[in-house]
Amino acid sequence: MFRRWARSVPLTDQDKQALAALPWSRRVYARDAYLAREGEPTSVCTVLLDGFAFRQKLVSDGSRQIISFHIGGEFLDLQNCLLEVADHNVQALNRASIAAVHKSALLDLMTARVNIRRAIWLDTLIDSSIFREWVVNLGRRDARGRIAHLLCELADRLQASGIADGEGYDFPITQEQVADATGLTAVHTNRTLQSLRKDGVISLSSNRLVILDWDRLTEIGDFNERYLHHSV
Amino acid sequence: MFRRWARSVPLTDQDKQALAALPWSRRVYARDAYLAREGEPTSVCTVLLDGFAFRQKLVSDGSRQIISFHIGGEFLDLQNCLLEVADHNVQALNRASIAAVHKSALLDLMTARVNIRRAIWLDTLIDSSIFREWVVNLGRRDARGRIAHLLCELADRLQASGIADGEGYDFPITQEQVADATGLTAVHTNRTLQSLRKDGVISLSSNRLVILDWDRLTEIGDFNERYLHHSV
DNA sequence: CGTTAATTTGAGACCATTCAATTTCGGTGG
DNA sequence: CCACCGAAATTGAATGGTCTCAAATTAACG
Repeated sequence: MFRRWARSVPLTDQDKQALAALPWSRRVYARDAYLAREGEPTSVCTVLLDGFAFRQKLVSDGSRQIISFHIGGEFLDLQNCLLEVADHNVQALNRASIAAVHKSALLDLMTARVNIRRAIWLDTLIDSSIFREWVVNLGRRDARGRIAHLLCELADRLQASGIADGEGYDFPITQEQVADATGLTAVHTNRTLQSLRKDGVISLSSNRLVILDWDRLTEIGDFNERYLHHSV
Repeated sequence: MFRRWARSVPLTDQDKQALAALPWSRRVYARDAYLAREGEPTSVCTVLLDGFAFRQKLVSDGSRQIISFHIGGEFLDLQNCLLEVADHNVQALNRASIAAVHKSALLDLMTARVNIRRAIWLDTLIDSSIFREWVVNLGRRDARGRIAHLLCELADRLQASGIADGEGYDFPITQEQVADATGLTAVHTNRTLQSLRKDGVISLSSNRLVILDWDRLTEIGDFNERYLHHSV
C-alpha cells in the first residue's frame, strides 16, 4: 500500500508509523465469505493484505454484477469512513487475509495528517475513475473487448503492485466471475476466452494468466491505462 | 449545494461564507460545449449553477458512453483536486452556467475547514456510489430496466435538489443521450420508451418527463434509492 | 416558414442468451 | 497412489434481445 501511495503522495516515516500504529485487527476469510453486506451499517475500513476480493451487487432477478476486483495492498471500503450504510457487498475471492480498523480512528488520523488524508482521498478518487471505465466497458464494448479490457486492467494493476512474478499472473478468478464482471453469461465468456486463446493473444488455464500479445490485447480491449492514474 | 450538503454535514455560516469567498469565476456554456477534455491537465473545480451537464468517454470505434448526468448545484469534477490529468470529458447538455475555482484554493479551504473537507469528500464518495450503480445497470438489466432505472435516478435527484416543479420534470436529455448513457442504440431506446409509454408508466415528450406510475417504474428499473445516500 | 435536429418506423442480421448435457479439473479420502 | 466427487470449464442447438441500415415523420428553432 505504501508503495502504491508513494507514487503520488510523499508519505513520511512518521506518516507510515502513525498509520501502522492504528488499532488494526487482522482476520482471514474463506473463499466467497462476505466481508460486508449491502444495507448493513458501516463500522470499519479494511485493507486487503493477501489474496483477492471483489465488490458486487445483486439485482432483483437474482443475478450478480461484480463492480470491482481487489488485490493485496488495496483498501476495500474507504467509503465507509463517511457513508453510514453499505451500498454493496464485498466478498473474498479466494482465501484472503485482511486488516480492519474502526473508521473513526482512520478519520482522526486523516484530520491529524495531511499526507494520509490526501493519499486516502486519492485512493477513493482512483476507485471512482475505475468505476467510470467499467461503465464504458459494459456500455460500449462487445464481449471480446470487455474481457480483453478486464484482463489488461488486472494485469496492469498486478504489475504495478509488484504482485506479478515474471511469466504471467496468478489468476484465481473463475469464468463465471469474469462473466459477472463483464455483464456476460458464463457460457459466452467461455467461448470468448477460447477465441482469445485461439488467436494467440492470451493463455489462461489453471488459475494462471499469460498475456502472449500485450499490444493486441490492449487493441482488442481499447485499453488506455490513463484511468488508473498510476502517476497521479 | 448547501441544501444538499446540509443533509449530512453540518456546515456553519462561517463555512458557507468561506466557501462563497473563494475566487470563483462564472461562465456560461452553450449546448454540447466541452467543459473539460480527457487527457488535459486539470486546473479548476466546477460547480454547475444552472442547466444540465454530463460526463462521457469516447471509445476507439467512435461511440460515446455517458457516465453521469449532473444537475444544478452539483460539482462536476472534484476529482481534479488530486488528479493531474482528466480521464474523461465533461459537456454541457443544454445552456449551462457554472462557477469555477482553482483547485488549490479549494484544497486550502479543505485544509482549513473540517466540515467542508468532509462535505467535499462525501460528494465524491456518493459520485462513486452512483458509478457503481451504473455498472450494475449496464451489466445486469435489460433495455426497459436500464431506462427505467435511469429515469428513477434522475427524478429522485431532481426531486431531492428541489429543481422539480410539481407535475413532472424538466427533461432536456435527448433519446440519443439516453441511449449513450444506457449502452443502447438510439433506435432501441426509442422503442423501449414507447413501450414504457404504452404501459402507462411514464409520459415523455417535449423535454418534459411525467412519471405516471412511480411504483411500477421502480419495479421495472429495480430501483432502490439507497445508493444515492440522501441521508448519508 | 424553412431548415436542421430529433423522433419514429420497418425489416433483416447478428451477437449473446438460454437450457442441457458433457468433459475436464482440483481436491479429498480410502 | 488411485478412485471419487463437486466445481469449473466446455460444447451444441435453438431462441431472442438488440443492432444495423435506411427512410419517413415530427418537432424545435431562428
